[in-house]
Amino acid sequence: MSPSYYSQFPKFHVAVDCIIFGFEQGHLKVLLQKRPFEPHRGEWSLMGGFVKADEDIDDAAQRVLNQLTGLHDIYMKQVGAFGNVSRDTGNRVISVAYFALVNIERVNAELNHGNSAYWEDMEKLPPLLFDHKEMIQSALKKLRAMIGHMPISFQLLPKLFTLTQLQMLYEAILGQKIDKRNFRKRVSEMTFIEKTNQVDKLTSKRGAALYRFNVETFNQEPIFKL
Amino acid sequence: MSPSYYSQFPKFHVAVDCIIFGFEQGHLKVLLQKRPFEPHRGEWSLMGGFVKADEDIDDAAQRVLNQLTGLHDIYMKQVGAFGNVSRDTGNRVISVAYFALVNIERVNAELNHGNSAYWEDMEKLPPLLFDHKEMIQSALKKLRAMIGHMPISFQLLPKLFTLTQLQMLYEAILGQKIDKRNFRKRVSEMTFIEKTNQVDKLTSKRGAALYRFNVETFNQEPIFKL
DNA sequence: TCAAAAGTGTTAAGTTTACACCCATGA
DNA sequence: TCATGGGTGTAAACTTAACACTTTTGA
Repeated sequence: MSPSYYSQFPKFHVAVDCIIFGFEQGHLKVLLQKRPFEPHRGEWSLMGGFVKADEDIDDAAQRVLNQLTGLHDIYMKQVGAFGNVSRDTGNRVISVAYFALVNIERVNAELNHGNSAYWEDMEKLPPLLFDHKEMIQSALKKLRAMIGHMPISFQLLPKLFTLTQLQMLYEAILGQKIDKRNFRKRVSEMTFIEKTNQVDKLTSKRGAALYRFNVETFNQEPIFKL
Repeated sequence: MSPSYYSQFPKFHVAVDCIIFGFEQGHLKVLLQKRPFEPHRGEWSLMGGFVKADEDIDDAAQRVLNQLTGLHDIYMKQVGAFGNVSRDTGNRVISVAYFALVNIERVNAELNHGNSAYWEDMEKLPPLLFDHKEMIQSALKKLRAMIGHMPISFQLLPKLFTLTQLQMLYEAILGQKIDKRNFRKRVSEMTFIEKTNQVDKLTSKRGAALYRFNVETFNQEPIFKL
């Protein structure tokens, strides 16, 4: 081993930035933070953190997510590395963006507020620090490309959900209306989206059947098309 | 500006690794290098390089590509950041992988050999350093997802090409056979894939019509479906 | 004259889209 | 009783997939 060849090269701060998506009342949300340190203290930004010396970058993303939400073992997908020289005006930082999909009800609201973090509507994002808006757009693009093939969107919903909720979620992510009958037809072809005998009466007088995503059934026939 | 908050955090070597795809005689190839420095000198690896202090990571990828091929201004797509603690056994290095598609005829073979780099068949890759095989697999996956929607595959071919060559290219990238008539029907719907009046007689006695990708026509109607 | 690659259309199957009314219930 | 959201099926348009023979020409 000769690390001396490496040592002639410069080193960089490496950070992770987390795009944490949630879904509430028909709207796709992102968890944004009022930056708690200089430079740019108080401006809206993604929640980020520097990678530690003995930490995988994927683990750093999990750690940051956990700090902000209290959640563990959440599926996170890397969006990519952002490494322009002047992207961070404080100092050079190369940042790797990750996104996660979480159920807002399960996140620890006190942790959020302790970090000055709030759920903001994707349709009216405030101005954001550095290239954070670009990171969010890339994450959304990746998410859109994925939701049709992988059952990840369920992470955004409660365990039990109505088909109207599920449809609104897809509409919010894709940014377009979906035909109700076509959507429900496709859902009914997926046996791992199970109807329960419970009913939600919060949004209608008649009540809507509650459904559940069954992981075991999905593992037996992991074919997902929405 | 207060960079002092940042300075408490560790710094890392950041590298770029380039997956350079080529296409020759019906086979998808990658440019691999016998590593010219320790540790692991002489083992097969991707061509990489450390990011410089005042260099965007995208530019670092272009620089490395240029060093190895002599080519400029080649479209490169980021594959992602690879940042496990122990991925590089020499020292911790966080690496960002990029892929490029090049026409083998246009790369400078002397530069290749000066860098101990050779075109290796994607179907029989040698054992590779670190996580480089994983990088190649991710790059191929991304490439497969892209070639149906973007006319990037033409980068791999000479300016003039036959439809058989184009089809073999798609088959090599996708790893599956394509029906000739269906393929040619789809090609004929894309007016920016133009038939020239030139003929290639290298692979058949009858001769095959040579085609060209017309950028201007594509820009007018940038709808690509293969 | 024949081997080898180029070139050429049609049909069936499957997928996607468009579309409108009745149901159950609480206020 | 009526306003509100829940629930349901069919037909046309479009896309994809399967399939086999003729042409040209140099050796």
